[in-house]
Amino acid sequence: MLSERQMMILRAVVRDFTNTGVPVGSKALAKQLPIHVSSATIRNEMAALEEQGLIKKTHSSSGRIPSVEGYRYYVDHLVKPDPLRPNDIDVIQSSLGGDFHKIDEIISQSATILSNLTSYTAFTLKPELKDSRLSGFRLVPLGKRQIMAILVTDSGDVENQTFDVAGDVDGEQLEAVVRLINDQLVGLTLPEVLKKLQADIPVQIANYLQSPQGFLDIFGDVLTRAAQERFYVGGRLNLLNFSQDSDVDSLKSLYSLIDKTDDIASVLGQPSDKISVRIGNEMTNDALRNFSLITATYDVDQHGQGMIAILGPTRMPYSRMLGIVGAFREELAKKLLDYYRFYDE
Amino acid sequence: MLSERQMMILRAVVRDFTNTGVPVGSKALAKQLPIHVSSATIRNEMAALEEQGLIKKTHSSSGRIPSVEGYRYYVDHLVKPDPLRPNDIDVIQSSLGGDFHKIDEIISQSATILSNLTSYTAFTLKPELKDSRLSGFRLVPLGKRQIMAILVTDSGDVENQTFDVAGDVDGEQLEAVVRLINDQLVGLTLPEVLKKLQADIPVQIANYLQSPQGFLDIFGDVLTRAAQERFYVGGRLNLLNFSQDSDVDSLKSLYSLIDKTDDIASVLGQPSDKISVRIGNEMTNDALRNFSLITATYDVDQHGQGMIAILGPTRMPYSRMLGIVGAFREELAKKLLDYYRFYDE
DNA sequence: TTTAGCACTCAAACTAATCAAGTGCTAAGA
DNA sequence: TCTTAGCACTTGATTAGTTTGAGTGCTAAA
Repeated sequence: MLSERQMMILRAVVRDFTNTGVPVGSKALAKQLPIHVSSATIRNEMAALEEQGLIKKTHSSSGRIPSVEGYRYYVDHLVKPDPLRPNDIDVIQSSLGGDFHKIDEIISQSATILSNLTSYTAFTLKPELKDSRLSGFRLVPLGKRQIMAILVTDSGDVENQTFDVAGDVDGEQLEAVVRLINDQLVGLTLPEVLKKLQADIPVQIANYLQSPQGFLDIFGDVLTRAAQERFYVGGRLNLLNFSQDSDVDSLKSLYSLIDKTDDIASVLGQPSDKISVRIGNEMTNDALRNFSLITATYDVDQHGQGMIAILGPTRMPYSRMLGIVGAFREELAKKLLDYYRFYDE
Repeated sequence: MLSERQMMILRAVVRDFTNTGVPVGSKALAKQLPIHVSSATIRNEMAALEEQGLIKKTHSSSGRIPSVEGYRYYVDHLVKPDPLRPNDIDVIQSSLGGDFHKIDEIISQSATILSNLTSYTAFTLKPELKDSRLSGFRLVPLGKRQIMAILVTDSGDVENQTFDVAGDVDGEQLEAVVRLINDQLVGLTLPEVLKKLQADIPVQIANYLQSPQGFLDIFGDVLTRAAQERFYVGGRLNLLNFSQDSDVDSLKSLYSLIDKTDDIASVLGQPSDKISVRIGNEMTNDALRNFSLITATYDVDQHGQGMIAILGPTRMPYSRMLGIVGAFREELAKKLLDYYRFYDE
């Protein structure tokens, strides 16, 4: 249990340290705090806070920095999101204001905006229905030996892949295969499709194609890509900013983490309606030891739920970041509603 | 004009320095060289080499390192490409041995292989006919309001883009537009298409579509993407290895360079049949001051000419790198010939 | 032309000294 | 009981001074 004064001090320590990056001492606090107490008093309080594991020293006679638990307490009980700066509002308005022809452009642009506003790395995920279903499949002959496979889901995702085939393309065979897929698989959820693809479909396809394996590979490939959540990343290079001392190896593992869709998904975790902050080693991944992750969902009514996230150093100004994330999620939802309204009605 | 002995010394200096990274002194050379002379003699020769600007000191009493001119002389007159190590051959065989369904997979895989072999950053460009022509265009309706535009060139490049349209999709209008494009534009080179697109096409399209601008934007977009050379990059992260001292800013500008297709293209420069080495500030781009670039073309007979490249620190073991690039360009050409043979005949 | 010898230079590694910021603790005061 | 002035102490950072070792240029003799 913390006293009012202890909370005040903890808040000041976190704010000071996130702003300056320098351990904060009792004297500086005494000068800065709204109440009038001596540095000795503050020292006593700080000793108490340290006792509880909320702050710690970097060496025996240094000032204090927040521990992970201290940040946690701060984020849970003390922080108040900053309102957006006028400048931030301008940036959002002007970057999101234009016309877009695709959902993905809006989402990808959002990642860039978020990374610009924060100067950290940002992730965005477009709104997804919980289980999207296969709504269409096409095979489009392109040239002598080239075919494009296109797969569409009812949430509007499109995946496609071009491949070369040996031997002549037989239009009727293609037709038959497409009809088969559309008859048997459209309307199922993607995992269901995948299951069927391993069971009865190959047998049936064998009626139309001499060598169905190649085709099944392609189809499976496009299918798994469609089933995967697709994150956009903005401000990759910003990770370099806090790499100062940290070695090249950890940077490398960080980047490979970021570039693997599966890994990001597991790090970002399950969506929750609140804005969530995960701090340092609260994330199991070792490469993220010195980072914090702020995630938030956004709702686009019946069009599903999406996600935005910011990855920055543990030592980030949480109040400002929470303000940005909170405001942006709403701006984005609004923009998307407009978009859907325009194209759906 | 260099004497035999001076060449021998220059070669040894470059080899030593590229291997160890430490300035090389007269004593070490005296021990290492095949001829038997004292370190004092070597010192005299080195003074002569320095006189000619081929080597230089890092400070007044240090050993010597090659200057850009020294590397240049070495690469032009002294280096002999190393033969591949058995291990390298294995890597190439196993990574390039499998079956591929697309040219692009082979090319992109090649960038990865090259970066693995060298532990530098590698670029690959697929074989291109000098001026490829538009060979087909499709508009595929996907859902209620979604359309995919597909563009095919006679060199087998495929570009596509999905976009949303307001209002109902009218099948007949689409048909008409596609027919128009195919009638008027197929067979032209891409720059010609682009020119026509700005001149008479819009007028004609206005007959079929109420608001042609949206469509023209999309088509132009896909077109320019198809016209662009598309590089694959392997081993991006390897750039971090030589960043030790170099600051974050220059790293950032390096990465933004690498991620812009246009910029890479301009850096890689015009293809030449020989293997070309550009060293440090021989490239105008300032971010590349401490790097060298090895580029080579490969020919796939009537299927055109492609390019591979390696970007690493100026201080790279040129003999080994030249060996790898030389061998790999041939392996790749062979593999592609096989591929075309399989799908074309 | 080569080479032994020598004085000289400079970065790097190590040592010692000083500084500044901060702490804990004690004892006196409110 | 809480607050605070005072003081001894700790520690990382900075600075200056030393030492070491690799290397150089130059001279003079072979």
